[in-house]
Amino acid sequence: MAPTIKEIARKAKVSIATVSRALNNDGKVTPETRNLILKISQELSYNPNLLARNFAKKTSNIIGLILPDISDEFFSDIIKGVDEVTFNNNYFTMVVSSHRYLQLEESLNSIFRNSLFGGLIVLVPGISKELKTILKQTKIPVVLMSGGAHNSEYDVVSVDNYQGTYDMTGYLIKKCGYSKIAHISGPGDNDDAKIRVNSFLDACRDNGISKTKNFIVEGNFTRESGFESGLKLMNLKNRPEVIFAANDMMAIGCYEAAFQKGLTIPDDIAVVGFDDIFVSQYLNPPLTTVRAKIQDEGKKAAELLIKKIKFNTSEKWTPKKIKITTELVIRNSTKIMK
Amino acid sequence: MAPTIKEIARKAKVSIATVSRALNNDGKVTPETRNLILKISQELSYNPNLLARNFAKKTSNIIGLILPDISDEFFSDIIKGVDEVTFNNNYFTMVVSSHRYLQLEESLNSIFRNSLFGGLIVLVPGISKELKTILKQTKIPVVLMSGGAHNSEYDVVSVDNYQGTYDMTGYLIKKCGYSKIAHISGPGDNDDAKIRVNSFLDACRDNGISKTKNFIVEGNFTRESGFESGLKLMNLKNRPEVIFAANDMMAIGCYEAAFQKGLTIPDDIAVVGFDDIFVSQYLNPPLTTVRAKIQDEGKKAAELLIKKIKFNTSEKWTPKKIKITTELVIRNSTKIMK
DNA sequence: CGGATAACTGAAAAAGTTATCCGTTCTTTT
DNA sequence: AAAAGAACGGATAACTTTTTCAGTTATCCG
Repeated sequence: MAPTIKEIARKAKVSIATVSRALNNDGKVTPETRNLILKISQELSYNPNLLARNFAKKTSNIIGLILPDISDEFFSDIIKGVDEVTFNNNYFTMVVSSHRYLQLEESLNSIFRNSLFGGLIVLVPGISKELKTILKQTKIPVVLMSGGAHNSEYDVVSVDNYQGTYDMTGYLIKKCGYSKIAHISGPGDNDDAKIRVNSFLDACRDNGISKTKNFIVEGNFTRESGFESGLKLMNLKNRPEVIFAANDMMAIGCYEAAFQKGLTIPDDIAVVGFDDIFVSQYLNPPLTTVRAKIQDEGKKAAELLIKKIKFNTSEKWTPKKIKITTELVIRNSTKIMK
Repeated sequence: MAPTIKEIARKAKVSIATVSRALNNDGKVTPETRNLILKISQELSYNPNLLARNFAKKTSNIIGLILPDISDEFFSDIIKGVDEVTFNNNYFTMVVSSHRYLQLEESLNSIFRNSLFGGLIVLVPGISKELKTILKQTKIPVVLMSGGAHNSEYDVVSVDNYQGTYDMTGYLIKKCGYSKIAHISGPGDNDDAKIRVNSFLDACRDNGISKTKNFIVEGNFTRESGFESGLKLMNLKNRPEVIFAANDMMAIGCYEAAFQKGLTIPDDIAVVGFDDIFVSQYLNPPLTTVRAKIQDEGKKAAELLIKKIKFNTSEKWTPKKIKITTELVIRNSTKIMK
């Protein structure tokens, strides 16, 4: 049977309280007893029963990371970033995929109540009313990942959607010389998507491209929707010169649409994306895109959460906002026209 | 404060024991009391305290999945498969990446001892002596993912490395007509890699290709090693016609090597891989490879583990071996020569 | 050196749930 | 109708650790 602090206490001839204190660098324990206890626990190769510890502390060293889908490469990068930080701080990361639930909010409710987690990082498309209610009720520290909510009472980490989109759009118009420019957006209820659309429109306007309205098609971040939206745009009699897909996955869909239409990229039509996922560099041609340091996003979120967890509860915590900067990655799916 | 069974007991005027039983469909409780209890717990929107439950049960509903790296796409597919099954059985999946530890065995030791997990799925390169010791000591149900150990006392799930490699090699020789055929293997201490080498050699022999010895180069499953090994092979005066990389990542490395050498695939040199990861279909040219249904592997492992956890401990459990079948995916990185 | 204070340690409670043991009530059988 | 057995439910221990409270010992200062 696995050794417990009781056993160590017996061998060291001290109380279990002292053992607990020694093991946690907690209260005041004389170095001698501390060392003795440490030595004995080494000999017994003692490992604390985490279930008991968490139960006694009424919290846990498990950080929940709530994502819509686990296997998307975009999300794996988040996971990796989060995990790196939590691991170094003696926390475990548990990824919970919420996509099988009908409602994110529904799943969050049970997650928040089962008291398994010491803290949560939740990727949300937007801040719904229900979400607000849930967040108000809970006492578990939470960090959100969301494009929106940047002037809210929540702790939020996100990619700098506005800047990234603005830069890319400017590049396409000013550097490349495109003027017929289309955007395939993410779903309308997604804050990141909305910001990208706004930024796209702002950048068009600021660069003297006006009638772009009919050049915005709504997708849903999937390859399939990128394919369909791409096809729709390519079938226009007044075809755009370049398609700016709101993420790389939809850009891949556009590649397939172009292939089906017999159009070559970038000569007949240029395509750019957002994210810079692994596959993008290997596409034919390699995809010009906005690199979001997704892993950094995960790291920052985890760091913020841990800081929040450890925060002295007597004072008032002021919500933090963190934006992850982006950079343009110019490859061969665009060309200089002039 | 979150409601507890105590509160429900008070409201229902029964003991907490009855509440526990009713909530767990456990002992005998009359439908009326059961329904009453269920109704009240609904009203209070009660959620059991998982920490307390797990602690009391001296086990947990958390399944640990130990992987060398989280973000590799290959592993994400495993995660997805595992998670799907565990989720449907009311378990949580916690992915623990062991790669930052110096020794897998070392990390396993603490994982096995901290009693956080109700069961474990461990991806191991091979069955080391230390691993055997650890597995002997523990009482936590374990399922291994490993190419080897198929005639052992362990529960093992793996891809059918032998069949997949044999089929592909046969295809290259018989269907395509290649006779100068090279293999970039995985690391020498990896059981999957070893089996693939053996199968490759067997298939060469069975198909009348003899002196292939100098056409085997050892890699380590990374893109970089694929690049270097590929370059090495391409620099031979008697260059192979086709390179069979032991996984897709190394095949990508070969693509890069070919590009650097100015060789076109498949005309100057053909390349094939193993795994069929997401990016493979988008490579230029699309990669011919062996598809391993990685997600299935995860599913099967999880199903087996849950079966083992629920197994009536009075009888003796007989270890199960599961092999995931593979299929050839023919794309354009190979050609028919005849 | 006495008293105040700090440093350390022990005893016991507490956490929420399950498991065990036992008693009561209901049903069936003779 | 009485005995046997099944069905149900209550009381309480148990799980391991942390935490609180109180007590004891050591240290410092006047």
